[in-house]
Amino acid sequence: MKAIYGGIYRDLRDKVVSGDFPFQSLLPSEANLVREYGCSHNTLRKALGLLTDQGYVHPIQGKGVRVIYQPQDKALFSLGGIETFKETAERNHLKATTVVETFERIHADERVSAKTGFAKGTRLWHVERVRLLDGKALILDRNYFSIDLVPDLTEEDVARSAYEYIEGTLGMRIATSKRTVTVERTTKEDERLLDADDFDFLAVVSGQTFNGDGLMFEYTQSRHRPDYFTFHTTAIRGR
Amino acid sequence: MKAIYGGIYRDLRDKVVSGDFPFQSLLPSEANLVREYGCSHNTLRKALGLLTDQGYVHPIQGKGVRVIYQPQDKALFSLGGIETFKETAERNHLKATTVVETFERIHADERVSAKTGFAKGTRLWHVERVRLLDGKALILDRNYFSIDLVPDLTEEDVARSAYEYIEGTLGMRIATSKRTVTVERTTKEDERLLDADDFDFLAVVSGQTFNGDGLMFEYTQSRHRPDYFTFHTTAIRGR
DNA sequence: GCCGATTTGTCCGTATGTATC
DNA sequence: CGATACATACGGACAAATCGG
Repeated sequence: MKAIYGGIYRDLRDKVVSGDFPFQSLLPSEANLVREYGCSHNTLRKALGLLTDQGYVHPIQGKGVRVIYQPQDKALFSLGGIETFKETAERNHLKATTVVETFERIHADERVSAKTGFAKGTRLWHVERVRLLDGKALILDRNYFSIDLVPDLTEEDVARSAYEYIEGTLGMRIATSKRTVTVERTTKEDERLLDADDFDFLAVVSGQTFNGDGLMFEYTQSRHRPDYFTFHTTAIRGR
Repeated sequence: MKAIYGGIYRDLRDKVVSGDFPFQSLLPSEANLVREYGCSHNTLRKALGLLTDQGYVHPIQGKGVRVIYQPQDKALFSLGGIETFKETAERNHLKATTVVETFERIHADERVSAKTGFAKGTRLWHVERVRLLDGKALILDRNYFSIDLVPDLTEEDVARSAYEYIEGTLGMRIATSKRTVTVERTTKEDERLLDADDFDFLAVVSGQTFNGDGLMFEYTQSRHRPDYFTFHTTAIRGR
């Protein structure tokens, strides 16, 4: 991103994270920041809007912009944004392996359509993968990819990283995603595929992913052993 | 909110939700919408930005703004935004009751400080409440409120709705919140206070809430029986 | 493959409203 | 009440991506 507001956003964010602007303190005023960065009012406000959305600061009319970021916000195993399995593993210095259990073409029937949101009859790749961290089978990933949008997916691609293929080779940008977190009882198949130990419940993250054209290209369900699971998010009331 | 962009946002949102603008279709162009609403380019863009952030639409440069909302997105028991227990119960037509188990003043010691993010020594209200839906004890809420920011909290207030007191009587606006979702084993106390049945795991939502001045005034931990729990969120990559 | 029309994205300058102190 | 700070809105300009001829 070479946009001006993006640069200002990153600069301010770094100063917040580094403690340059401490927790609960006020940022310099918009007017001062405009002078400092030599940009327009609107551009600076766009950067501040990003900082607000990401949970770093909170603006108070007539008063200032308060820092609400704390160092402990750095999560060990965050899933709030859109992060791939590989990215997560690398960030936590864990050795990640993937085993492909299922890789097949299907057509969305009534049941699949209702679950995934794909129209009935859509041609889909159905993929099931077990994710191992340091040798332990902790996550079961079920995916449905639109064949129209992700035509030449191979078993090798999904074994490495489906997103790497989609974003890299295919050049498709991944954009918005919607996710739902629930807690579900371990099924027979979970027990068969995962090192469930005595965990009889799993954290389940499911949802849809949209590409740069706003078209839904993936439904995903990710079943996690509870002891390795955390989900982060920040919300803003109103807006 | 009497702002122009807010009205446009709500109007467009309603048309999306009602299916007036169907899933995966393109919105009228910005130029057309500007004409229709008789507002400026920037104002309309602000409304579109809100729709994007809330997961209703996705803009594609040079092409249009695509609708990515589906009716099934209406969640039964959503917790993605900042919603109070009462609001949630009412939306689902459930009879909600609250039992106050603990209501006391404490000072944040090392342990509490590390857990909540309040500075050590901060004076806090410590509140524990059991939430019943249709007579079943399903949720255990633990809260720490800053006494400095919420001075005259009473046991009656928390029995009804702490937020109603804070927002209503105190006139304090609730703004940003950060939440973390984990899955934890049921403790002895959980079993004592909740109708846990044979659920030996709970969905746990914890986090901090900031008021309109950007000051942290609450740490909350909410322990839910899995069968009554869903957490929603939408994320945008980059930005 | 290029060009022009369309559409969204970024940026600027300015003016006015509203809340805080 | 005035000064300060954020919030909203307008209008204009150009950049970048998409699409069709």
